[in-house]
This record gives sequence, C-alpha cells and structure tokens, in this order.
Amino acid sequence: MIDAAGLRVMKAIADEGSFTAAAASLGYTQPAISQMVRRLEQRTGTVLVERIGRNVRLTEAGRVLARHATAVLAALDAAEEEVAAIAGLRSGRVRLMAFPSASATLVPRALALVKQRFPDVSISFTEAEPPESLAALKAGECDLAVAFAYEGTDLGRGEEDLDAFVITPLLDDEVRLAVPEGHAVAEQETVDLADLAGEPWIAGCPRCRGHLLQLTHDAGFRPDVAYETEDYVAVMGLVAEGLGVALIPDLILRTVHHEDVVALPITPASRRAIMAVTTPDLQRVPAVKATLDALAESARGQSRAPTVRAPEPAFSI
Amino acid sequence: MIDAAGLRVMKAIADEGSFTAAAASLGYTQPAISQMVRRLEQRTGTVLVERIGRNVRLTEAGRVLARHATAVLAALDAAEEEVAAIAGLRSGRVRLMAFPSASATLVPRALALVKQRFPDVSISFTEAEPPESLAALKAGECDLAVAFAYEGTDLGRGEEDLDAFVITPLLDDEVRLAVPEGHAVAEQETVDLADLAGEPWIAGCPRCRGHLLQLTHDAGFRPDVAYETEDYVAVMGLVAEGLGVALIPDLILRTVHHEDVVALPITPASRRAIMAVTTPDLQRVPAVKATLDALAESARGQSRAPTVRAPEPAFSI
DNA sequence: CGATCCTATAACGTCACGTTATCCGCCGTG
DNA sequence: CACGGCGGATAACGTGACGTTATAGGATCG
Repeated sequence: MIDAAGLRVMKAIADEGSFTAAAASLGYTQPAISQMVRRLEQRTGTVLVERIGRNVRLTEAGRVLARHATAVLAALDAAEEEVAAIAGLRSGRVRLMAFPSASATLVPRALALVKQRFPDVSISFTEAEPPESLAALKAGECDLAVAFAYEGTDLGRGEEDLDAFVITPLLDDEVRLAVPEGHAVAEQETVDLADLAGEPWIAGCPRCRGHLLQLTHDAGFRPDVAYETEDYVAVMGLVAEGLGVALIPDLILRTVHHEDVVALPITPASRRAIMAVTTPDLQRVPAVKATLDALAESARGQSRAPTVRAPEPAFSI
Repeated sequence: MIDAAGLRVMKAIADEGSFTAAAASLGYTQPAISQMVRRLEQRTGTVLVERIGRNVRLTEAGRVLARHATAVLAALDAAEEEVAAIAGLRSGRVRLMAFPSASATLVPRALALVKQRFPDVSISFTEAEPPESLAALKAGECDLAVAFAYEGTDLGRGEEDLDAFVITPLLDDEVRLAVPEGHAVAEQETVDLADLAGEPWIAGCPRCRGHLLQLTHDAGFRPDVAYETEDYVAVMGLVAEGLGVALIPDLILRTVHHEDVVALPITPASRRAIMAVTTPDLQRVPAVKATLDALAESARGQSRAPTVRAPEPAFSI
C-alpha cells in the first residue's frame, strides 16, 4: 500500500518545505510530486499536506510518514549497500571444497591470490573427495569444488547429473609409476605396466584403486594389491621399503618426495583431469568467479608444461 | 533502485523455500515471482537465487535482502498503522483555539464529547481572540479556531482573506444590555439604545468596544465610555454598582450572573455570530472533523432557541 | 517411464508514475 | 493597482513495471 518511493517524497517535502524544492532534490518535476502526494493521500485516506497560500505544510499524518521515511530509507540503503559490496567484491563468502592432494599448493596459492586482490572476500575451505564435494555442491553446502577424474571416468560415482554443473579444467595431472630405487625398471625412460604384472601393488584412495584396476586390466593382468592407504606419504614409504609399487599422480609427487623412490612415466600414458566445479548460478557470483579465476591462475603456475587448454573439458565426463 | 515489493518477495522466498509457495503466500502467481527475482537480479547486478534442480535456494546476496526485508517491512507497517490510527481516530492531535467566553461551556462540552467518542484523540486548547486565532490558523500553529463576528463586521481585523477558510456557524449570540437592578429601563421588555445616550458605558474587549461604538452611532450618539475591561465578571460588578451600563453577549450571561444586574434585549436587535473556522485541508483531517462536529453539537445544546441554520454563515463576513 | 511438481518464458493488459504544457492563485513590487 | 514571478493543480500523454494466462522444459518420485 505504502512504498519507499512515497516515503522518500514525503521526506523530501518535509525537508525542503515545498513541492518544487522537493522535486528538485529528488530529480523529479513538480507535477510528479503533486501527483505522488495525491495518490498517497487517497491510498491512506488521509490528508497529508495542508496547502496554505502558495506553500505547503505537512499535517500530523504527513509528518508521521516523513518521520518513518528516515528509518525505512536507511534500512533500504543498508541492504543495497550490502548487496553492492558483495557484487563489488568488497564482501562475500565462498565455501570451497577440494580433494586432499589439491590442498597442497593449488588451493593455497589460489586462496592467497584472492586474499591479495579482494581482502574482504572470505573463503572457507574443506577437504573432500570428489563424490562428497559434488554432493555438497548440489546440497547447497558448497559454492565451488575442486575435483578430479581419471581419464575415461567421470567425476562422481558415475551417476551424477553433470549437466547441472559448470566445469572448468584446471590442469592435467600425469599418472606415474612409483618404484623403489634400484628396481628392475627404475632406469627405464618409460614403463609398460604389463611388465609389473607380478609385483605387489599399493593402492590409494578408492577411486585411485579403481583407476589402478582399470589400467592393469587394460594391460592384461589383475594386480596383487598388497596394501591400501589414502595417505600418499605412507605410500611413498611403502614403495621406498620395496613392499610394492604404486601409481601416483604427478601433482602429489611435487610435494611428497622420497629419496629412495623413482617415479616413471607409464605406457600407455594416463592422466587425471583436475577441474573446478560449480553451478551456472554460483559461477556468476563475483566472489565465486574470483576464486575460480584464482584457481585457474594458480593451476597455470602449477603445470609443468602449459597444459591449459580450451574451456571444454579434456575428457568425456 | 530496490524497493519494498522486491524485499517482500525475497523474504517470502526465504520463508517458503520455493517460488510457487512464495507466490501463494503473497497472493501472486508463480511467474510474477520468477520475473520479480529476475528484475531484482539485473538491477542489483547480482545472483540472488540458485536454481538447483526443481527448487531454489538464496545466495548470500539473496539472504542479505531477505534479512533486511524484515526490518524494512516492519518499519513500513509501523508507518502505515500510525497513519491508519490517525485516519481511524485512534490517534491524532488537534490544536484548538477559542476566544475566552467560548471557553466557558461551548468548548469544554465539545472537548468532553470528543474525549468520550475518541479517547485517544488529544486536543490542545489555547484561548485567543479571533484575530490571533485566525493568524495562528494561517501560520499553521492551530487546526481549528472558534471565533465570532458581530453583525455587519468580519472575523478579523477587516483585511483577512477569508476565502482560504472554511467557516461553520455554531450559534447566534444575542447582544443584551446590562443595567443595574432598579435602573429606569430595567422593567422594560426591550430597550432602545437611544434612551441610554447620557449613561456612562462600560466597554469590553477591543472588538466589543468597536461594536458598541457602531451600535451607539447607529442610535445617534457617542457613548461616554467610563470604564474598559475585558473581564466580564468585572463588567457585571461595575454595572451592579451603578457605575455604568454595558452590552453583553447572551452567551456570557449564562455563566456570569449577578443578582443586581438585569440584562435586556435591545432594539434594534444585534447579534454576534459564533463560528468554527479551519482550512479546507484541515477540515478533512478526521480528528479535526470530529472536533468540529462536537463543537456544532455542543452549540446546538447551548442555543436557547434552536438557531442552527443552513451551512452558510448568517452574516456577510 | 510417466505423473507431477517445480521454474522459465512468451504474450499481453493495465496501471503507476513519470513527462510536458498550461492554468490558476498568491504575493511582492514598481 | 497592474504586473511578474513563484508555487501548486490539472490535463494529456508515453512508457515501463508488474501483474496475468498459457505453455514449455526439466527434475524427481512412485
């Protein structure tokens, strides 16, 4: 019934003392004010203005509206400013999720970039494997997820509705074979997995294990999985002690070193794609977009070879 | 840029959890909400709603708007209610002015009527002679004035712009001659002023004195004004002591009695018109209208003969 | 896999709310 | 007292915001 525009007009009249002055102060013409007051009066069923001679004075009801106008307009301005702050990256909160090995450098560097560029944007970060992070994204508990997919597989458990997501490839991560120093294949330029059919294997996370099974199956054997652990430091230790061999993504090798372990390219080459995932709506939120850009930039610095490519994902996902 | 309607919509979405439910709760159709959100989003340049599957969720910016909506809508409702209270006579303040002798019964009775009917309407009351009360009305320091005009004169000092006022006749007040008991004319039914040419006169307020001079001039003499006082109790005392005769309005005689004074009709008869004066705008203010009506009703009870007449003033004013 | 529940979009009507042009009344001034 | 300027009211009009109905599209569930 009564709206902010009406209150603004009443306040202007109260402040300026005449319709004409009020119109000027609001950037309107005088008849606009005249009609606005008339409309307000017939809506409220009340006289709001006394016309005395050639100037006007507010009635009690008019003063009531003018008085409330201050509070209402201030609250409106506050809301507007707060939204503008979010739009202008002077505020905003991003809930980021990434799988553990992305947390090592890719994510920290992106966080630092955002912090440097938009100090008032805050990012909360949670570690989660792709299936969980995508579920969180879907559930609205997360704005941006960093996930990965091995070549030939998809992001989630295989039944995700990927259409609802926007996927930005960040980098390609080559999968290498980790063997102990002095292993029979340690001096080769590259290794054919079929040569390792008899070796004990060390498997990583469930999805990595799946990938291992896929690759060995393609190579014609079933691996003897001697150990399973999600901790790559442990994997390296096990390999170093000669307890088995393992497939390890290159990205991890950059942070988890071990003197007695050699990482070799494999044949045929296998990669995993690391990508940022969000929704079309969230991607348009400035703080999310800024974080996404920072991730892409961070990834550009991470890749050994400049593997940044077209916006389309490299794999069928 | 952002208005109350938009906030109301955002709040409804936040509360209801879907566009359809929000529409229902606001009495709109679903597309109305859909479009409203779209407009808000392009105005603010911000994503306000995440569309996830077949339901929606507010973004941070959307939640900001929904949060502010509460405050803004509450303030708007408060303003509306306060104005409605004034319109509904559950509130309101009337500044009333009346000349002293109206204060005796006419005004108190009217005040009591208003108080009884509309306990929450408050009336402030100030005594003032017609010129001052009309000036106050014009200056906006008064909402309603009770004034009088002697037959053949006007309300103010003679140069008032009466078009700006709305005048409601309240009652006709006959002017009588007060003489001491036992005076030569005391037994007459009616008195011709010319018979009192040689008497000492007692004059009242300035305007009354002007009226006295007018009447005596018409009767063919100049009165010997022995005393002047605005206090009618004093006038009665002076008359009772035989120090002079005086013209006194009937209305005053009803509250100021004196055993030794006789009040007689005069020939030709002279009256003063008592009336309520306000402005067209103020007359439409409920509390003012209620007070005006109460004054008219009070006057109806005061008049000895039912002298209430057509809405037009009885005199040329 | 179809029913159902949600949102998006198109097409459209209408009213709120601006504009310009003009009139009228008040008020100060030569 | 005529006149000019200032301020408000009104008329006529254009446009855009905002609602409607009808319909399509996609997600989710039995």
